[in-house]
Amino acid sequence: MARVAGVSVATVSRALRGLDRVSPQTRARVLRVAEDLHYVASPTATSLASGRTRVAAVVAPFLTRWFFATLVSAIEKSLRAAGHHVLLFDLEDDSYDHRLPLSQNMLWKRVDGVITLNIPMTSDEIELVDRLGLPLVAIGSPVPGRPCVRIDDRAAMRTAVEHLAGLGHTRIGYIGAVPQNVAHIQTPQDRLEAFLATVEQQHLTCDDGWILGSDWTAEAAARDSTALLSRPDRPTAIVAASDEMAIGVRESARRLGVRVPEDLSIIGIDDYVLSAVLGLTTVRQDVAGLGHAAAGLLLKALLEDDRSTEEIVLPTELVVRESTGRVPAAAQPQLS
Amino acid sequence: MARVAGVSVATVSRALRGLDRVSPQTRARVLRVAEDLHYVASPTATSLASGRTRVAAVVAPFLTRWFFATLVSAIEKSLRAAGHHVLLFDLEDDSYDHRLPLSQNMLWKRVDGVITLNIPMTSDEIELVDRLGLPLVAIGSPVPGRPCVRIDDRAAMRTAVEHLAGLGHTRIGYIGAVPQNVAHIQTPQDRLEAFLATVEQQHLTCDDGWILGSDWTAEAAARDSTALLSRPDRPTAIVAASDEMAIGVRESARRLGVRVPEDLSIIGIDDYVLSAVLGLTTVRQDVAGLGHAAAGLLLKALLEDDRSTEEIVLPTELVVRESTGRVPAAAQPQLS
DNA sequence: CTGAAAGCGCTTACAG
DNA sequence: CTGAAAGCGCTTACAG
Repeated sequence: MARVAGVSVATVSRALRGLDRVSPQTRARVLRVAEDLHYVASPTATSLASGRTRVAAVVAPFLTRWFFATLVSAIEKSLRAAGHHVLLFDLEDDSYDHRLPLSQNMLWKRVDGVITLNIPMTSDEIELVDRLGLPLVAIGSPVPGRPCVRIDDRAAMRTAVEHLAGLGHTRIGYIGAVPQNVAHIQTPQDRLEAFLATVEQQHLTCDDGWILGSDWTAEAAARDSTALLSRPDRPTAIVAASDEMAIGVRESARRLGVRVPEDLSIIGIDDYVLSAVLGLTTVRQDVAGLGHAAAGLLLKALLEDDRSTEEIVLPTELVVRESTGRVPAAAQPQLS
Repeated sequence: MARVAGVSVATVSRALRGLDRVSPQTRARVLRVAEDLHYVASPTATSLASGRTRVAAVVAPFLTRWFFATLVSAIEKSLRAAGHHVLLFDLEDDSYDHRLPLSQNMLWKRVDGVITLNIPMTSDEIELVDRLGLPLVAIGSPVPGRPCVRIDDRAAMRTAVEHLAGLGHTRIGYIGAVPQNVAHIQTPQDRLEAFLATVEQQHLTCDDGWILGSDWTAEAAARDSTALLSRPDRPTAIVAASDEMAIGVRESARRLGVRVPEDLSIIGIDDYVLSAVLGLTTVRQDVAGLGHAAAGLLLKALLEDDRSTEEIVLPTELVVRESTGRVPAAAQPQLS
């Protein structure tokens, strides 16, 4: 390449990367030759010489769920627009309550930075990333001393419960209590705590038996909610900690002949891809926005060496559709 | 590292990679020192010296849809189990009818091979991959001269139509006709052609107006099917080319008061993640299986230099749930 | 503005 | 079985 252009490899390197100290004519010639030869600098040699790979690790607890796929898609686009690439890690393991650990082999000299998607890091993993000197941005579950992008899970849940209270509901059930397999994740904890706090603050009723565990899939939610919905003294509204579970509950109601929203109101959180078409009331979060924000933070650390501990909290928004309505007359509190 | 272990770098390299010609004692010492020092060979230096990166590019037309996320997840796990990593490319572009092209910058000296997920390659892209000498495995949309993993889309569609015919349906509509934005993809073509062929062969009726286009989302399918379902002379069954569209049609029916399956049968293809809980009859494909098979094929090319043009066709399976039933009595053909 | 040279951290013949 | 040396293809001071 240098030989064809009649210059040194150093000049080729400078010309192609747009550095100073190259004459316009020389640069033009180098660029033309590069074009003719389909020349692209070897990223592996560049990485070895420069110490930077222009690759970021994106680490997900699993990928097949909409929330994570949407994050990854947004991150990939943001990073690639800035000339970076995504090395993807799906840490899902065979058993539900265990994920693969982040290892040095995944990161060392392979990536310049890391974005974690709702991954509660172990102390070993934090120490590893520290030792490797890698910038890291967390989405969702925060990592101490690192920038984080998230929504306010408590506020989102409060919005959901208050929406139901505003419709006159006083007897409210909950699905999505912290299950085994996500006991280490922050979101389920926060949402349940905020639910209970809001119920108490608004003087609503939620019996112990109305709080259901679930593995956060629609399928499990349908199964796990059947017993509760069959009871004559069931609540008049259900809050699902995610839209996928809300869809499961709605389906369970349909099978039992419980009309939504006439007999039962259901609200979720997320604004899942199918929520609009299914008419599900929800508290929307901008999942792609979380991804773009996280990518932006990582790029700032990478390109500007900005090691701030910034926290970005994206807003959520109540979206009222057809799965919630006024409390059934028969269930209204008696005026005394 | 070599200094601490008291051997040459060549010996370290051989010991760590498990090559011959290293004495057991030396190997043990090297391994112990490596452990102590958290030593992991720099993949960038290894790649430069060896010419192999142990990274595969996974190229998707978009990522947020369940089908693609499931494929990526399966591929990532298979490849990582074999010591390889995944560089992910989401080719979705701003406009629906256009995707980003595969470029030399994405592949050259960056990956050892490529897996395409339902990507119809342009001749430029095929030439690029040829020029770079990269093995490639296609999922879905085949690439000439390359191994491919797919289902038999025509057979799957035939199964769906025959299921309806077996229930007595003779008036059958279709949603998922090849839309602008996927005109270059094989699957929609194959499914529609097989639908029409089976309808003719089984002497069924499908008016021109019963074949609906759609962008293959539930939302669009709900919207696009409303007019047809409102007509008094509507078909008694709808075949959706994907489960996501089937869900949209089912929702559209619900809003119109058309009962499923009493008034209208609906069948999809895929066995989407929500299909079971929603009780949707479908023709299942093993999406994760496609991903694992493709990863296996690529690894064979990478590790054993096996450049066969093998084609793997995975079976599909009718899964009867609650969205299909016998043709309504009023719509049964008159016995004459 | 340009080039010669060292160096990034490995692998791979080649000697021994 | 082990080591010295060249080479992978760049970037980066250092001279000029």
